Formats: sequence, C-alpha cells, structure tokens
Amino acid sequence: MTQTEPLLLYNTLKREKQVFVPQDPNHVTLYVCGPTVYSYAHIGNARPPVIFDLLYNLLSSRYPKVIYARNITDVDDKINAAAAEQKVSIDVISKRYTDIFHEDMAALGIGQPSIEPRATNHIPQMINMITRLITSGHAYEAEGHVLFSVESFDDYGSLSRRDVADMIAGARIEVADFKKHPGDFVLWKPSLEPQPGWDSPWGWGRPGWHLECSVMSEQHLGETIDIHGGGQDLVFPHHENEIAQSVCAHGGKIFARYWMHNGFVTFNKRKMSKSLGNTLVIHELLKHTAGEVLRYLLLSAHYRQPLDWSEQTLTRVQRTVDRVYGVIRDANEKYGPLKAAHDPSNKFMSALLDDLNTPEALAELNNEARCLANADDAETAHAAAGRLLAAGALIGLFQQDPQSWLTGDTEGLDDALIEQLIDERNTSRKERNFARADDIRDQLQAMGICLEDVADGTRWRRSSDQ
RNA sequence: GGCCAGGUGGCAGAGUGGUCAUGCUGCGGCCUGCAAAGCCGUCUACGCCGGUUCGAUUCCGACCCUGGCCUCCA
Repeated sequence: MTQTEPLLLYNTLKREKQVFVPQDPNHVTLYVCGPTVYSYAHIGNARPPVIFDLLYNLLSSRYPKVIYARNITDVDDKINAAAAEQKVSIDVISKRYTDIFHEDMAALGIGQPSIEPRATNHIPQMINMITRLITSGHAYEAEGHVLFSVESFDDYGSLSRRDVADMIAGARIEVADFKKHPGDFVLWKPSLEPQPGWDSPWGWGRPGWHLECSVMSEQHLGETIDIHGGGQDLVFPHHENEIAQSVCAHGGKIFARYWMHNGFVTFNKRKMSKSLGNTLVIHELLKHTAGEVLRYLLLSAHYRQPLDWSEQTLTRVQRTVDRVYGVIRDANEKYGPLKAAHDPSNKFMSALLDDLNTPEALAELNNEARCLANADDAETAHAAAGRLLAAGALIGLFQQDPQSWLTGDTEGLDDALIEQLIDERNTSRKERNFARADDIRDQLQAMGICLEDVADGTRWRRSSDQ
C-alpha cells in the first residue's frame, strides 16, 4: 500500500517539495557532509546524522540498494590548530574525535553509513580534479594557490540564490589580491612546515575545504548523485562551491538532483555554535540522558525548522519516552511478548513520506501507544503493538527492553536494598501499618525510585525527573 | 544592505479554507489503604491591519517582530 505513495522531499534547488524519483531505482545515492574531527560534537551536529539516518532507513524500505556516504573531514586548519595547541600530531586529534563521534552516534541509535570516506585518503584524486579544472579553464594558479574561477561557471549562485556581482558589494572580508574575482575560492593552498601537506604540481600544500566532497562523492557515488544533505549553513558557500567544482569537472553534468538542508538547534533562540560558545556537547549530555531521549528530541521538530533547546525540553521528552515504554511493558506483561508488524501504519508512513514530517509521525506513534494502553483483548493489543514497534523500528525508537529501560538507568542504586525496602513495605501493608509503608515509599522516592503496586506485587522504576 | 526562513493554546510542536494534531504541565474524574502508572474529561490557539470568500489560523497585500546565511560553522 504505502509503496505506491510517493516520497516528497523539499529540494533547496527549487525551494519546494518534489516527488523523489531516483535516477536509478536499483542504485540510490545519498551523500551527507560529515564532521570535521577537531573536537567534541555538540547536539546540533547530531541533527543531520539523525535525520539522514532516518531518510536512509526510509529509502532502504523502498529501494533495493541505497548507498549512503557520510564523510570525515580530517584535514582542516582547525585540526591543525588543535594539534598545535595540544602538541600532538593531527592524526592523534582526528583519530580521537572520530572515535568519540562514532560512540556518540551509536548512542543516538544512528547506524553506520554505507561508506565513510576520509579526506586524507583522497589527496591524489583531489589533485586530479584540480588538474581537470585547470585544463578546462575553470581554475587558475596564483602565488602557489589554485583558485576556482566563479566567473567561469554561469550557474554559480543558483543553489543559494546569490548574484556573483552582489558578492563584491557584500564582501566583509579582505580579499586576497591574487584572486581574479573576490568570490573565487581555494582548491589548493601552500603549506608551511608544521602544517600537513602533500606534493602536488603546484608545490607542497593541502586542499581547500570544499574539494573533498566533490571528489569523494564522485569516486564513491558517481558523477551525479540523487540526494545531497547537510546543515542550512552549508548552502553557501560550501554546497555552492561543491556544485561549481563537480559540474565543471564533469562537463556540465548535474551534481546532485535533490538538495536537503536541516535547520539549526538553537539555544535561547540563537543558533548553537562553537563560536557563540553556547554548545551542548553530546558526550556530556549522554552522561545523564539516554541517547534514545536525545534522538526523540531531535526528531520532535520538523527537520527544516529550528529546534530550540532547553532543560524543560529534555525532561518533557524523557517523560514521553518513559510513558511509551511503560505502556509497552504493561502490555508485554498482560499479553505476552509483543512483536513488530511487517509495516507501520499507513498514517505513520504517510507522515514520513511527506518530507520527513517526524512530528506528525511521532504523533501517530503516540496514538498507537494510547491504542495499545486501551486494548482490552490480546488481538487488539498485538495489532497495536505491532504497528507501534514497526514504526519505532523505522524511526529508531522503542526497540529496547521496556523493563530495563524503566529500571536500567539507576547507577549508584543498590537493587538488593530496593527489594528489601519493598518487602518491608509490603509487610507493613499487610499489617495495615500504612504510615510505615508510606514512609518507605517516601524514602525510595527520595532515591529516585517510583513504586507501582500491581495485581501480583510491587514493581519499581526510576523516576522520570532528572 | 542582499538573500532566506518563521511568528499556533501555559510550554513544545504539526496541520488545515468550514469536525480531532500530538506531547508536557495544570485542573476534574476513574482506579488505589494512600499512591504511582494508565485511562477519560478539561483549559476563549493560530503576530497586527486590510482584501478575496457564504466562511480564513489556513489564500493575497501591507505592517510589526524574531532568527539564519552573506566569514569557519550541522
């Protein structure tokens, strides 16, 4: 049923939702700009990986083969600066933060992309592309640099809707005098001794920062890719420059057919960014918040909208996720082990197929949770749970054991002590010593433990409040 | 200055030309020894001003406000 419904994606190129039609349904290609590994990733950095992980899941449910490439930028001046500051080699920096990035992404339930190419593994290919661009008249050498000539490419500015002429007027930085046009950007630049470098026809140097994505997508996905994604701040200049490089290197062939850009995570309505110093590092957040809660939170707003962060948001999502897990646990106990159905509900799928409308999809998921809680026979319960768990599987939520979810995150708690107190309370209850029983409940409450008296005894869970 | 988003109920956040988003919170109820969990009910929502329309939060225009990009940035 759902297979016949089209997938709509908002294409930044056209500024409208379009029906997604792959150039080859048997080989769908997706490229997403990955991290520059020079420090910890903040929660805003996790938004594209979560969104495109979901898109990858969705595409994989409809097409037999989807290749998803997400690069690692491991040559960059910020890495050089971090290495210099910490007096270690750049490899140490990029290895350390690549590993941490992987840990963080795994905690958020993000699967590995099909390919994770690294810039430093593609230097010869970069040199090759630069050579092609020079030969075809789109790039020129000047004072040890190689620059892309924006005036050589008529469509320059089409993605970001910018006029090349405006760029001169609006230029806020000092323009290097060897540039033919202020908008020309670096493909290759000379390196000085502490900086990393490679031999090239233009001397010892390193690549400019836009080149790697053009080169790696060409090598791993081909000259024309289906979908290219990233944050809205990459539209200009990064993606604009990628288009210029790739289209000119490929004799005018279209580079990416659909461009998708996510909005920012904001903090007090301001963009979260390292330069503003208002970032929340994922690695820190994970110390007291489950990755699944962060994932739900990141999906709770539509991907193109800003997502404002606050402590209240975190608490709210924690409670929502706890509630759904509680419903699943109760149904599990009542109706036996519940299993995911083959497919989520049509409403859920329709929401996702409409440009990844995750808030609507989550609303539907919550409706199914309520449906499950209201079920009063096994058949209804299994049907509701099947839809709920299938939806969760696609979107990357509610796949953990509900019992361990509700009791699990209790570091520093002594299970034996909890059980002992519960026994003592139940003894008091039998003796109708309710004052004593309530004291014990309060004592456990203070420990962050919430008691629930059910038909066959007393069970406990950690409190939803942090 | 140029370009681009957005202003929805106590809060978060979808959506629609004329019935319901959903979540969190508050309030009332069911249940409970009391609770918790869950369920049910509930709280004059659509920035401002005009226009189109039988009817606009939804379409059109003006205005106000917020944020983003134009420099590294997810």
